[in-house]
Amino acid sequence: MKITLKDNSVLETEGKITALEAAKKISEGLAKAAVACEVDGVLKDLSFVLEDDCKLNILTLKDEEGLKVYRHTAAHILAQAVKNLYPTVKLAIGPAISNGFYYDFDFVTPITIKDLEKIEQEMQAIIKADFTIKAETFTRNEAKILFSGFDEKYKLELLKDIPKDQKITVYRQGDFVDLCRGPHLPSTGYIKCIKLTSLAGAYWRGKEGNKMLTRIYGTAFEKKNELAEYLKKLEEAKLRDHNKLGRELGIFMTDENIGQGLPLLMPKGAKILQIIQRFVEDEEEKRGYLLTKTPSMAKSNLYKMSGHWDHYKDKMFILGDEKKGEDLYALRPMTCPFQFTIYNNGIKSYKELPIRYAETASLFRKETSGEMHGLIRVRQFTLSDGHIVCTPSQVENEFREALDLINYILKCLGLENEVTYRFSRWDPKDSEKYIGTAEQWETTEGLMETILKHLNIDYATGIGEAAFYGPKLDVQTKNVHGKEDTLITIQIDFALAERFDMSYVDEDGIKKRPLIIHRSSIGCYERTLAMLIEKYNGALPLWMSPTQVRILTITDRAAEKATEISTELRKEGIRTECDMRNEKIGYKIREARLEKIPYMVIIGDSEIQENKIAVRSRSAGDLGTMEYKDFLKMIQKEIKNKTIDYKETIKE
RNA sequence: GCUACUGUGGCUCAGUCGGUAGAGCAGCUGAUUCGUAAUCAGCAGGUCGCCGGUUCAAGUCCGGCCAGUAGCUCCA
Repeated sequence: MKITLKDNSVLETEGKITALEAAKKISEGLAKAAVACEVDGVLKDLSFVLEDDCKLNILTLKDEEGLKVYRHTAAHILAQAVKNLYPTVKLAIGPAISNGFYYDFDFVTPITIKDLEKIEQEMQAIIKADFTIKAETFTRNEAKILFSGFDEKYKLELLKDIPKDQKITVYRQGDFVDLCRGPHLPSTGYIKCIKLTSLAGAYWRGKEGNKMLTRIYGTAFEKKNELAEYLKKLEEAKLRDHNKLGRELGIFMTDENIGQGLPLLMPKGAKILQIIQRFVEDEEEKRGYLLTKTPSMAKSNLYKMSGHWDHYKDKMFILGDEKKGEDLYALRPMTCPFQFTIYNNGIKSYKELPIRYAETASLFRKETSGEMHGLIRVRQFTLSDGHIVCTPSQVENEFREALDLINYILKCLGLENEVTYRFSRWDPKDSEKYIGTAEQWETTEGLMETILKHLNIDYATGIGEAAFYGPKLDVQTKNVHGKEDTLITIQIDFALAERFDMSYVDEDGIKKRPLIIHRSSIGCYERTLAMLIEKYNGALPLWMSPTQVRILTITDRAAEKATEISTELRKEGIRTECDMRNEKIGYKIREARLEKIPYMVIIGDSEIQENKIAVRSRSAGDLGTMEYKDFLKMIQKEIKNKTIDYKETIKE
């Protein structure tokens, strides 16, 4: 039998051999480090018996897949520990995730965070006992009998979804048995270092209507110092959290009397948003967008026409008293129907298309209470919204241009490496959530897929992530806790044009239905600001810093010169302030640093005498003294530098 | 909305077994005019998130609500 290894070398053996034995033949060291293997690209246990010629890749903890197997086994140990301590618990599922693992349980009486310690101790005991982990194969019916015996209702439900004739693997360690695809480590003693990190609720199978189970999160590493490092990283990430940092820096605040999901942008935060908004709106104008300004509310009729009343009503703030015979109004959750109404004012010729409308719009969405988070998820937000009405032949180019604008802006913000793309499709199994027919969805998704292919971008696919009126290309980011959110989106809409009876007269004189691209150039400003705070740890690039220069005086004798310089800088459009308090220079510097002010200009007797300024930068520290005009030139260059060549963001 | 946790001066936190609230920073006042991450002194500031209950007595115990955090669901 010929076994082809990772490096393409061939190991020849006589007769059957397990993967672990094969590893031993390669090297004792590899066999010691081995945790699982891939046979012809399929993950297997080390006990897997190789019978024919195959490709074999022995996995260790250095391999991502190997580490996943390790953590998956840790999840089973967690389940065993919980089962030992709480025999009445019912097991759900327990996979490895990016930074660790979790297991979902249905407890008869709920546990608290304090119980985790006890569970962790029990896990240590299981590790110490070093139970052999054995895979057994059953038919579905045999498995059903087994898990009925344990009264594991969730396992039985999982079994129902497995095809009848498929072989089912069951893993056994000590007296603990779990339904599992595997693979697993050879024994529980392989686990060196575990830690339970948190406790949370999670719906069975991720469906809101289902029972909420208790999810225990944990992580496992090979070495203690790796775990310590991981925990330290988590702590550091918390310090970058925009929700903490943004409040500390005076960017935003919330107040219980104002309400949940309604952040107040303080002077600094408002300034940053103004700077970015001006930049975005100017860029949109350059690219042929027409500005609109439409109301924040409308009568229910509009939303009935758009489909929001049927598909989005529970997320809208509704105003008016129906009982008094008043018309109901609703604060808008989206800008689309308003801009469509503008489009419909007058007959449009094909010659006018594409028409690109843009608006910086305040939107209102009644998110449920637990969904709000800092500036990332709020109930009122500002979206750089816009709609491109175009002919079918224009749609590809318009889509491409819309994406180019997005990428240009991300590049200017320095977020271009923080994002991934997601093609968000509908879920045909959940068709009630959407408008339009299956054919329309297939056609539009096909069109979008073709465009994405031509753009040659890498993207993931999200089933059931589409808007109710069409598929989306979402630009996704992760916050400091690793949670993914949509930052920006482009959508192709086949449905609303019909609902609003939008049309254009084509060259043949016939009225035709346009296609609509819903798009944003920077997404929701509040969310983007949150990402910027986290990315830059609060020290935003010079061009968007609310204060760019702070002038610090050493004594009162420097006040006049400080005022003079700040006036000069402000004339040049540099956002400048003075700190002329009677405090020591070290104290003033310390404060400016904590506030992450990009440049400090320090004026004392010697600067007055030499007619120079002493400069200190946030990033490089003391820059020594220089001429005022050189300083101005330096920072003007840095401010201008935000715009980088963006053509490379789409692979040709 | 669901699960778990949290809520004490502007901020960070202490407050034991239920006996009536304390520190540092920030603020104010005064002194100090100082050279690259905290000058010194004094003063002031709190219905302990809100409402109700238990108790002779509640920051502390119990219930409800509000707000915040993590996760689930949802989403820009």
